[in-house]
Amino acid sequence: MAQEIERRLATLYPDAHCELDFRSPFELLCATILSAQCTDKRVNMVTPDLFRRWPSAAALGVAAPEDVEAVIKSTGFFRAKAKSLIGMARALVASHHGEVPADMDALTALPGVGRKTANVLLGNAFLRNDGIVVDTHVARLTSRFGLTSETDAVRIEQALMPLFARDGWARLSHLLIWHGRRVCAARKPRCADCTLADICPSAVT
DNA sequence: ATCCCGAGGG
DNA sequence: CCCTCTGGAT
Repeated sequence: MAQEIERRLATLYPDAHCELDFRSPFELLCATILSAQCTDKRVNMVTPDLFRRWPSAAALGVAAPEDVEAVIKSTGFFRAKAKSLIGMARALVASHHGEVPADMDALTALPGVGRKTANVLLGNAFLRNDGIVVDTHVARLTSRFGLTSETDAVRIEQALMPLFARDGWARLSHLLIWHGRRVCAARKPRCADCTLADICPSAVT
């Protein structure tokens, strides 16, 4: 079942990819922190300004919080995100010579960085295959399919990993996210247009 | 009104 | 387990 889902979505979205703009692991880390409860398009509208003013962890770590808040304001949660960005940058300088570590434990140890953000970094900036990105879209889609019954994102990921091929979890994540956004929407799921409707227990037509 | 590619804190 | 943080889109 799971592999059939992946096969069909891979056909439907042959060019699924990370929609955050970034030129380095540091930029993707910042952009991913900003992406919480916010669309990627809006994140991409503020990151050029953010990275022009503070192009490195060393620069961002000594930024004035109010200045960072002003730049990222439209992404929502701007106070908490500015605090996370600056704290994260300081931790990079203090513990990793200002570089972003390509390591799950080191990433999640950074303030403001959880498992979801770490998986995005590892899969998209470092081309590693540590886990599946579980966001609200993935949780909703897999729940509707009956693949997962958990609510905790980490447990959903653990339930999903054995169901899919071990390689290409980053690509799988994007397939699930794209379909979750475009078709298996939270509010108005477009089951009539869904390539998975015939094998989905929650499909409504 | 409800949701958006979350994480930290109580 | 709950709550909070926040603006924008639909």
